Amino acid sequence: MGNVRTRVAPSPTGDPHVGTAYVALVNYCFARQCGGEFILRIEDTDQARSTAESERIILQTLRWCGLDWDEGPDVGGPHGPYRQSERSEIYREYAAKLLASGDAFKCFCTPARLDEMRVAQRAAGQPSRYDGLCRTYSAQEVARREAAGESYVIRMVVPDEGTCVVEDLRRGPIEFDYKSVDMQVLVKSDGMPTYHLANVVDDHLMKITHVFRGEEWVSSAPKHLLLYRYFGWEPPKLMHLPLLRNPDKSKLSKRKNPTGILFYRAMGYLPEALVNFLALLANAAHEGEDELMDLAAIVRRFRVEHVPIGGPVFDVPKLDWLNARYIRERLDPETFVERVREWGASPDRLARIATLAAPRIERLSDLGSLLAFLFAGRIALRAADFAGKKMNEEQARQALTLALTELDALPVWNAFGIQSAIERVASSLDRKVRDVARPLYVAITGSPTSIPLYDSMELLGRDLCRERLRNALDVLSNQPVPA
RNA sequence: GGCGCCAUCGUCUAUCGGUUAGGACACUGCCCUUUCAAGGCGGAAAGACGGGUUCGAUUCCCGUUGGCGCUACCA
Repeated sequence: MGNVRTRVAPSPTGDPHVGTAYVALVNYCFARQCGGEFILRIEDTDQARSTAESERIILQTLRWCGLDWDEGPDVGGPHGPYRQSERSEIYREYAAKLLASGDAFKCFCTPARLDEMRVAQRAAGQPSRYDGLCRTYSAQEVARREAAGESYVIRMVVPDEGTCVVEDLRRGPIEFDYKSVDMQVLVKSDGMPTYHLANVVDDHLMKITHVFRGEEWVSSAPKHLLLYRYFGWEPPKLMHLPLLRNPDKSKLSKRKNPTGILFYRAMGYLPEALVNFLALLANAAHEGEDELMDLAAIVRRFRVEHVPIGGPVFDVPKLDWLNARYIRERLDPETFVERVREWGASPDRLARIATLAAPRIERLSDLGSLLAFLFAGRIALRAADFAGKKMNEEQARQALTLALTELDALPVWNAFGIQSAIERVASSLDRKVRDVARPLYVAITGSPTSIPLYDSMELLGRDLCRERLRNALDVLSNQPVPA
């Protein structure tokens, strides 16, 4: 085997997910154990959803986890650029090759036609798959449509017959009938490649030897293998990792649970504990082995063949236990203080809090009760506190629901944006801001009176605010319904 | 609907045909202790169902059921 190279390729379309850290960890462990390289690549081909802010946070949180990469958009490397949006020329070139070899074709079909086709296929009990209409066009016909300015995408050719065998390092061979594999779009009408083209081209050019990725990619593996074949390249070894689950076994999702790495950081989990916990979900401890282990140990004992294939529940109580062990067994008082400072008492944060709190206290001893909410995770709430002179509990519930949506849509989390979001909530409810503020104060700070709301929310961070808002809605909707 | 993946205590898992089915979290009893934690010692708790194969199946095969993923010009 040559030099082992693995990668993690997050899409900067939102807050970094613990699943991303899980996948990154596995790739990291394998590369480090083999003395190979671990690469970070940003998959930002979705121009509408990708943001620089998201990319920045992803890099920051993966570093916080202690997972450092040898090549990436920030550190460079011999196979860059490591941001797909900067590699358009490369993809264009390879798409042209496929077009020339007849392994891809231009497709002019409208979304309406495609939709109709899929509806019919489903009704007929057939797999959803492009019917190949545009493949039948002559070169002249294609040229005519192009000249007429019709927009098109480039699709890959998929055989109509035969089967594809995907060799998964852990699951063994997985068979797919080509009839059930769609002729995927490779290049969108905006000229950007889709994941399928970009990931194959990049993995090859970046000399990736092993790909550990989420299970959601299993069914598109045949397309990727086909592309490697069309290009005449040797595909990397593949292994699909299980998807982390909610307690109810559904895929871990933001709607049901906090999934952001930032949330766990804001809650005061230590990165070592989080990573250790994720490592246990990849390689469980043997009997008699201590489950508390540092990254070096995690790397040393990592075994591909021990990674489970069933989706494990992200069991927060166990994370709590591990985190508690790190706090009491691994932090001396000095380090403990340092961690507390990093978590919520940085000089900057304290200075900002001082500005907000000083005008509102009479004695320094008022600080404890005034600011406790800034140093807490979830807070205890009572439904009755949400109602004010202008709004009852039901109206408060509506306001909070709306606020949750508006706040989630904010691209950047700061007091200014939060203010505008809440003003939108007020106006869409035809209320004054001060009326909708009350339930928000209660949900966020635990009290109808506190230090300024928008700053408080910025200080608390998006994840904790979302959690408190959700918690508030829970409290409000679990009210006993009068008979 | 189609295609694919998966299936052991509540949760994470061990077992690679023969075990009293083991460990960890959570739960719980007792001990320790100025409280609470922590810690120590115990306890309860599992092979989805139905067929095969086999002297013998949690383990191998098939089916059912269930969960999950994909089914986009998102990744």
